[in-house]
Amino acid sequence: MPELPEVETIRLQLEKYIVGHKIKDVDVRYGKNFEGDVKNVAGVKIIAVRRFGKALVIDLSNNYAIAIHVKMTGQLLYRGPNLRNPAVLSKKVIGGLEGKHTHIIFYLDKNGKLYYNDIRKFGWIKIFISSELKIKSDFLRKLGFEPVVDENNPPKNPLTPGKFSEILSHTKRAIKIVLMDQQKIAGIGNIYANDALWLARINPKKPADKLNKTETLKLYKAVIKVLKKGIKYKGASENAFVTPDGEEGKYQNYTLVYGHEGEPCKHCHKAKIVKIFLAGRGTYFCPVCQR
DNA sequence: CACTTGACCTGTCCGC
DNA sequence: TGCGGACAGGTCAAGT
Repeated sequence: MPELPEVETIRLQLEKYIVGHKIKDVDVRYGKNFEGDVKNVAGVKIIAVRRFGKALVIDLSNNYAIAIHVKMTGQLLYRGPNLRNPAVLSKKVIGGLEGKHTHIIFYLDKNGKLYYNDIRKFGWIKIFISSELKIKSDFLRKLGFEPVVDENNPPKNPLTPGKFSEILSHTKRAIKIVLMDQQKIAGIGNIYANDALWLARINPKKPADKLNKTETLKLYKAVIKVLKKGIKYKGASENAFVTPDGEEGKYQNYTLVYGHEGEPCKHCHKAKIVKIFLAGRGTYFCPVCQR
Protein backbone atom coordinates (compact mmCIF):
# COMPACT_ATOMS: atom_id res chain seq x y z
CA MET A 1 0.00 0.00 0.00
CA PRO A 2 2.01 2.99 1.02
CA GLU A 3 4.99 2.79 -1.29
CA LEU A 4 7.30 5.58 -2.39
CA PRO A 5 4.64 7.70 -4.17
CA GLU A 6 2.21 7.44 -1.24
CA VAL A 7 4.90 8.30 1.32
CA GLU A 8 6.15 11.17 -0.85
CA THR A 9 2.57 12.46 -1.02
CA ILE A 10 2.43 12.39 2.79
CA ARG A 11 5.79 14.15 2.95
CA LEU A 12 4.78 16.94 0.59
CA GLN A 13 1.65 17.72 2.61
CA LEU A 14 3.36 17.50 5.99
CA GLU A 15 6.06 19.83 4.72
CA LYS A 16 3.33 22.34 3.95
CA TYR A 17 1.35 21.84 7.15
CA ILE A 18 3.73 21.17 10.02
CA VAL A 19 7.19 22.56 9.21
CA GLY A 20 7.87 25.66 11.29
CA HIS A 21 5.40 24.57 13.94
CA LYS A 22 6.09 23.44 17.46
CA ILE A 23 5.14 20.10 18.98
CA LYS A 24 3.44 20.92 22.27
CA ASP A 25 2.74 17.42 23.47
CA VAL A 26 2.41 13.83 22.34
CA ASP A 27 -0.36 11.47 23.40
CA VAL A 28 0.73 7.84 23.04
CA ARG A 29 -2.45 5.79 23.36
CA TYR A 30 -1.01 2.54 22.05
CA GLY A 31 2.68 2.21 22.71
CA LYS A 32 3.71 -1.10 21.21
CA ASN A 33 5.01 0.43 18.01
CA PHE A 34 6.28 3.63 19.58
CA GLU A 35 9.88 3.97 20.76
CA GLY A 36 11.55 6.86 22.47
CA ASP A 37 11.04 9.51 25.11
CA VAL A 38 8.27 12.02 24.46
CA LYS A 39 10.20 14.53 26.59
CA ASN A 40 12.73 14.85 23.76
CA VAL A 41 10.19 16.16 21.28
CA ALA A 42 7.80 18.21 23.43
CA GLY A 43 8.16 21.98 23.05
CA VAL A 44 10.42 21.55 20.03
CA LYS A 45 10.08 23.06 16.55
CA ILE A 46 9.73 20.99 13.37
CA ILE A 47 12.31 22.08 10.80
CA ALA A 48 11.97 19.58 7.96
CA VAL A 49 10.24 16.42 6.73
CA ARG A 50 12.38 14.02 4.75
CA ARG A 51 11.65 10.70 3.05
CA PHE A 52 13.93 7.69 2.81
CA GLY A 53 12.32 4.98 0.69
CA LYS A 54 9.01 4.28 2.40
CA ALA A 55 10.08 5.90 5.67
CA LEU A 56 9.56 9.48 6.85
CA VAL A 57 11.84 11.51 9.10
CA ILE A 58 10.57 14.60 10.88
CA ASP A 59 13.59 16.72 11.82
CA LEU A 60 13.43 18.79 14.99
CA SER A 61 15.26 21.93 16.08
CA ASN A 62 16.93 20.19 19.05
CA ASN A 63 18.76 17.65 16.90
CA TYR A 64 16.25 14.92 17.56
CA ALA A 65 14.22 13.33 14.78
CA ILE A 66 11.04 11.30 14.56
CA ALA A 67 11.25 8.36 12.14
CA ILE A 68 7.98 6.90 10.88
CA HIS A 69 7.09 3.85 8.82
CA VAL A 70 3.36 3.44 8.13
CA LYS A 71 3.71 -0.10 6.71
CA MET A 72 0.35 -1.31 5.37
CA THR A 73 -2.39 0.63 7.08
CA GLY A 74 -0.79 3.52 8.95
CA GLN A 75 -2.34 6.92 8.29
CA LEU A 76 -0.96 10.36 9.16
CA LEU A 77 -3.72 12.93 9.34
CA TYR A 78 -3.41 16.65 9.90
CA ARG A 79 -6.04 19.01 11.25
CA GLY A 80 -5.28 22.65 11.91
CA PRO A 81 -4.29 25.94 10.26
CA ASN A 82 -3.91 26.10 6.46
CA LEU A 83 -5.83 22.87 5.85
CA ARG A 84 -7.29 23.12 2.37
CA ASN A 85 -10.65 21.59 3.11
CA PRO A 86 -11.21 20.78 6.81
CA ALA A 87 -14.64 19.32 6.08
CA VAL A 88 -13.20 16.50 3.98
CA LEU A 89 -12.31 13.23 5.65
CA SER A 90 -12.25 9.99 3.66
CA LYS A 91 -14.32 7.04 4.85
CA LYS A 92 -11.07 5.09 4.77
CA VAL A 93 -10.15 6.80 8.02
CA ILE A 94 -11.82 3.96 9.86
CA GLY A 95 -12.98 4.94 13.31
CA GLY A 96 -12.44 8.61 12.53
CA LEU A 97 -9.76 11.00 13.78
CA GLU A 98 -9.85 9.93 17.39
CA GLY A 99 -11.26 6.44 17.16
CA LYS A 100 -10.12 3.01 18.20
CA HIS A 101 -7.41 2.92 15.53
CA THR A 102 -5.86 6.22 16.61
CA HIS A 103 -2.66 5.31 18.44
CA ILE A 104 -0.60 8.52 18.62
CA ILE A 105 -1.59 12.20 18.59
CA PHE A 106 0.92 15.02 18.20
CA TYR A 107 -0.48 18.29 19.53
CA LEU A 108 1.03 21.25 17.69
CA ASP A 109 0.96 24.97 18.32
CA LYS A 110 -1.98 27.06 16.98
CA ASN A 111 -4.27 24.13 17.76
CA GLY A 112 -2.80 21.90 15.06
CA LYS A 113 -2.95 18.13 15.41
CA LEU A 114 -1.19 15.27 13.69
CA TYR A 115 -2.90 11.92 14.17
CA TYR A 116 -1.37 8.50 13.63
CA ASN A 117 -4.01 5.88 12.88
CA ASP A 118 -3.15 2.27 12.06
CA ILE A 119 -5.72 -0.49 11.70
CA ARG A 120 -3.30 -3.36 11.63
CA LYS A 121 -0.71 -1.80 13.95
CA PHE A 122 2.23 -2.80 11.76
CA GLY A 123 3.70 0.68 11.51
CA TRP A 124 6.19 2.30 13.86
CA ILE A 125 7.20 5.71 15.16
CA LYS A 126 10.65 6.04 16.74
CA ILE A 127 12.50 8.98 18.22
CA PHE A 128 16.23 9.22 17.53
CA ILE A 129 19.06 11.68 17.94
CA SER A 130 19.38 12.98 14.36
CA SER A 131 23.02 12.03 13.95
CA GLU A 132 22.21 8.47 15.04
CA LEU A 133 19.34 7.84 12.62
CA LYS A 134 21.39 5.58 10.39
CA ILE A 135 23.17 3.94 13.29
CA LYS A 136 20.21 3.11 15.50
CA SER A 137 17.63 2.34 12.81
CA ASP A 138 18.27 -0.98 11.08
CA PHE A 139 15.74 -0.04 8.44
CA LEU A 140 17.37 3.27 7.51
CA ARG A 141 20.89 1.90 7.72
CA LYS A 142 20.24 -0.95 5.32
CA LEU A 143 18.13 0.99 2.83
CA GLY A 144 19.22 0.79 -0.80
CA PHE A 145 19.50 3.43 -3.54
CA GLU A 146 16.80 6.04 -4.03
CA PRO A 147 15.04 6.27 -7.38
CA VAL A 148 15.21 9.89 -8.54
CA VAL A 149 11.67 11.21 -8.67
CA ASP A 150 12.49 14.91 -8.22
CA GLU A 151 15.45 16.15 -10.25
CA ASN A 152 15.32 19.49 -8.44
CA ASN A 153 15.85 17.80 -5.11
CA PRO A 154 17.93 14.69 -5.76
CA PRO A 155 18.72 12.15 -3.02
CA LYS A 156 22.25 11.67 -1.70
CA ASN A 157 22.39 8.10 -2.98
CA PRO A 158 20.52 8.20 -6.29
CA LEU A 159 19.67 5.06 -8.19
CA THR A 160 21.49 5.63 -11.46
CA PRO A 161 21.14 3.37 -14.51
CA GLY A 162 24.65 2.11 -13.74
CA LYS A 163 23.80 1.19 -10.15
CA PHE A 164 20.57 -0.41 -11.25
CA SER A 165 22.38 -2.54 -13.80
CA GLU A 166 24.98 -3.54 -11.21
CA ILE A 167 22.33 -4.58 -8.70
CA LEU A 168 20.55 -6.77 -11.25
CA SER A 169 23.73 -8.39 -12.51
CA HIS A 170 24.61 -9.72 -9.07
CA THR A 171 21.53 -11.82 -8.40
CA LYS A 172 19.57 -14.63 -9.97
CA ARG A 173 16.43 -13.77 -7.97
CA ALA A 174 13.25 -12.99 -9.85
CA ILE A 175 13.37 -9.41 -11.10
CA LYS A 176 10.17 -8.44 -9.28
CA ILE A 177 11.62 -9.60 -5.95
CA VAL A 178 14.74 -7.53 -6.58
CA LEU A 179 12.73 -4.42 -7.45
CA MET A 180 10.93 -4.75 -4.12
CA ASP A 181 14.07 -5.46 -2.07
CA GLN A 182 14.34 -2.33 0.09
CA GLN A 183 18.00 -3.04 0.81
CA LYS A 184 18.77 -2.81 -2.90
CA ILE A 185 16.31 -0.17 -4.13
CA ALA A 186 14.32 2.01 -1.73
CA GLY A 187 10.61 2.59 -2.06
CA ILE A 188 9.18 0.18 -4.61
CA GLY A 189 6.34 -2.03 -3.39
CA ASN A 190 3.96 -4.43 -5.02
CA ILE A 191 1.73 -2.09 -7.03
CA TYR A 192 4.50 -0.12 -8.73
CA ALA A 193 6.71 -3.20 -9.25
CA ASN A 194 3.90 -4.86 -11.19
CA ASP A 195 3.22 -1.76 -13.26
CA ALA A 196 6.89 -1.02 -14.03
CA LEU A 197 7.47 -4.58 -15.25
CA TRP A 198 4.42 -4.44 -17.48
CA LEU A 199 5.49 -1.08 -18.90
CA ALA A 200 8.93 -2.50 -19.70
CA ARG A 201 7.35 -5.75 -20.99
CA ILE A 202 9.45 -7.94 -18.72
CA ASN A 203 8.26 -11.12 -17.02
CA PRO A 204 8.21 -10.71 -13.22
CA LYS A 205 9.78 -14.17 -12.78
CA LYS A 206 12.75 -13.50 -15.05
CA PRO A 207 16.05 -13.89 -13.18
CA ALA A 208 17.47 -10.39 -12.63
CA ASP A 209 20.87 -11.25 -14.09
CA LYS A 210 19.25 -12.46 -17.32
CA LEU A 211 18.02 -9.00 -18.34
CA ASN A 212 20.05 -7.63 -21.23
CA LYS A 213 21.25 -4.04 -21.49
CA THR A 214 18.21 -2.83 -23.40
CA GLU A 215 15.75 -4.46 -21.00
CA THR A 216 17.63 -3.12 -17.99
CA LEU A 217 17.50 0.46 -19.22
CA LYS A 218 13.87 0.10 -20.26
CA LEU A 219 12.97 -1.18 -16.80
CA TYR A 220 14.95 1.58 -15.13
CA LYS A 221 12.98 4.18 -17.06
CA ALA A 222 9.70 2.37 -16.38
CA VAL A 223 10.37 2.36 -12.64
CA ILE A 224 10.98 6.13 -12.57
CA LYS A 225 7.97 6.72 -14.79
CA VAL A 226 5.44 4.78 -12.69
CA LEU A 227 6.75 6.28 -9.45
CA LYS A 228 6.39 9.81 -10.85
CA LYS A 229 2.92 8.98 -12.11
CA GLY A 230 2.03 7.69 -8.66
CA ILE A 231 3.16 10.95 -7.07
CA LYS A 232 1.25 12.94 -9.68
CA TYR A 233 -1.98 11.17 -8.71
CA LYS A 234 -1.17 11.42 -4.98
CA GLY A 235 -0.76 7.69 -4.52
CA ALA A 236 -3.03 4.68 -4.67
CA SER A 237 -5.95 4.40 -2.25
CA GLU A 238 -6.96 0.89 -3.26
CA ASN A 239 -6.76 -0.12 0.38
CA ALA A 240 -6.20 2.11 3.42
CA PHE A 241 -4.09 4.97 2.08
CA VAL A 242 -5.24 8.53 2.65
CA THR A 243 -3.29 11.79 2.48
CA PRO A 244 -2.70 13.94 5.58
CA ASP A 245 -5.48 16.28 4.46
CA GLY A 246 -7.87 13.32 4.69
CA GLU A 247 -8.38 12.76 0.97
CA GLU A 248 -7.77 9.71 -1.19
CA GLY A 249 -5.15 9.33 -3.90
CA LYS A 250 -6.16 8.52 -7.46
CA TYR A 251 -3.48 6.20 -8.80
CA GLN A 252 -5.75 3.18 -8.25
CA ASN A 253 -7.73 4.49 -11.24
CA TYR A 254 -4.63 4.53 -13.43
CA THR A 255 -2.87 1.26 -12.60
CA LEU A 256 -1.48 -0.53 -15.65
CA VAL A 257 -1.75 -4.20 -14.61
CA TYR A 258 -2.07 -4.21 -10.83
CA GLY A 259 -5.55 -5.44 -9.94
CA HIS A 260 -6.51 -6.05 -13.58
CA GLU A 261 -6.73 -9.85 -13.48
CA GLY A 262 -8.80 -11.25 -16.36
CA GLU A 263 -8.95 -7.94 -18.22
CA PRO A 264 -7.41 -7.47 -21.67
CA CYS A 265 -3.79 -6.29 -21.70
CA LYS A 266 -3.51 -2.59 -22.52
CA HIS A 267 -0.52 -3.31 -24.79
CA CYS A 268 -1.67 -6.16 -27.03
CA HIS A 269 -5.42 -5.85 -26.39
CA LYS A 270 -5.72 -9.62 -26.84
CA ALA A 271 -4.24 -11.58 -23.97
CA LYS A 272 -5.84 -11.43 -20.56
CA ILE A 273 -3.90 -10.28 -17.51
CA VAL A 274 -2.92 -13.23 -15.32
CA LYS A 275 -2.48 -13.25 -11.57
CA ILE A 276 0.07 -15.52 -9.92
CA PHE A 277 1.75 -15.56 -6.53
CA LEU A 278 5.44 -14.75 -6.45
CA ALA A 279 7.07 -14.92 -3.02
CA GLY A 280 3.59 -14.85 -1.53
CA ARG A 281 2.57 -11.64 -3.27
CA GLY A 282 -0.13 -11.05 -5.85
CA THR A 283 1.67 -10.63 -9.17
CA TYR A 284 -0.09 -9.42 -12.31
CA PHE A 285 1.30 -9.61 -15.84
CA CYS A 286 0.47 -10.18 -19.51
CA PRO A 287 1.58 -13.69 -20.53
CA VAL A 288 2.05 -12.54 -24.14
CA CYS A 289 3.78 -9.17 -23.75
CA GLN A 290 5.88 -10.13 -20.73
CA ARG A 291 7.66 -13.34 -21.72
C1' DC B 1 24.07 -17.47 0.42
C1' DA B 2 19.16 -17.92 -1.73
C1' DC B 3 14.63 -18.54 -1.00
C1' DT B 4 10.17 -19.59 1.49
C1' DT B 5 7.09 -19.35 5.19
C1' DG B 6 5.16 -17.41 9.23
C1' DA B 7 4.32 -13.59 12.33
C1' DC B 8 2.69 -9.13 13.21
C1' DC B 9 -2.82 -7.31 13.02
C1' DT B 10 -7.73 -6.19 11.58
C1' DG B 11 -11.28 -5.15 8.13
C1' DT B 12 -13.48 -6.65 3.96
C1' DC B 13 -15.23 -9.72 0.84
C1' DC B 14 -16.80 -14.17 -0.87
C1' DG B 15 -19.07 -18.61 -0.53
C1' DC B 16 -22.04 -21.51 2.02
C1' DT C 1 -28.23 -13.20 8.43
C1' DG C 2 -24.12 -15.25 10.26
C1' DC C 3 -19.76 -17.75 10.06
C1' DG C 4 -15.33 -19.35 8.39
C1' DG C 5 -11.68 -18.55 5.57
C1' DA C 6 -8.92 -16.21 2.19
C1' DC C 7 -6.86 -12.00 1.23
C1' DA C 8 -4.77 -7.44 1.49
C1' DG C 9 0.57 -6.02 1.05
C1' DG C 10 5.68 -3.97 4.36
C1' DT C 11 9.16 -5.83 6.95
C1' DC C 12 11.51 -8.95 10.09
C1' DA C 13 12.71 -13.43 11.91
C1' DA C 14 13.06 -18.17 11.53
C1' DG C 15 13.34 -22.25 8.91
C1' DT C 16 14.81 -25.14 4.75
